[in-house]
Amino acid sequence: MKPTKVTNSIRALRFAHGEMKQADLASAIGVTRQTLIAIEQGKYSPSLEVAFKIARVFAVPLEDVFQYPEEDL
Amino acid sequence: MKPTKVTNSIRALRFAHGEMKQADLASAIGVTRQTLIAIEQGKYSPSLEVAFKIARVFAVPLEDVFQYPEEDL
DNA sequence: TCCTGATGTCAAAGAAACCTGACATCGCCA
DNA sequence: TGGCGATGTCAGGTTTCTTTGACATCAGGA
Repeated sequence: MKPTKVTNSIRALRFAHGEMKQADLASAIGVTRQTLIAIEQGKYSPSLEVAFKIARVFAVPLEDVFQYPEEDL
Repeated sequence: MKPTKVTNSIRALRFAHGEMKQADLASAIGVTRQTLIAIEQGKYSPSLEVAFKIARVFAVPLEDVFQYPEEDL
């Protein structure tokens, strides 16, 4: 798979949200634990729907969860 | 394919950006014309990377381009 | 009229995201 | 020591997104 350029702050947000476990977040947004791990580690960038759901769980704007680098394109 | 819950304002943004053509926007963000048409029409929601690229072309926050409904999840 | 540009549609194939299920490591604590 | 919870990994499949290529419609201008 293609190494994604998108970075994220999921891990920090999880801890800031009461030591929320990966499994809890995963089921909260409706994906599997493995999928969440992959996203959190930047293995690939999620779909827009999943991205929105994560932001909503933490009640922050999407750009607070995912960052896209300035350059390229 | 699954009807996406995500809506977008791409068409309006295109016109607000000097009557920008679909083909021009497509090549600007690095996808094909057909892909842009499908996204613009809400046939499916794009990847997070593509979403970010579109927002960057129009120089607006991602949430100004794509909207996710309140309810569900 | 005929041509061209902009938009849209369809099918088939490939790539990326997501799933299931199994297993492995690490830290903690009874 | 032995078990358990949290995290991470891998293989293999399914679904969704994206591409390629061909074609269809419509409006406007030469």
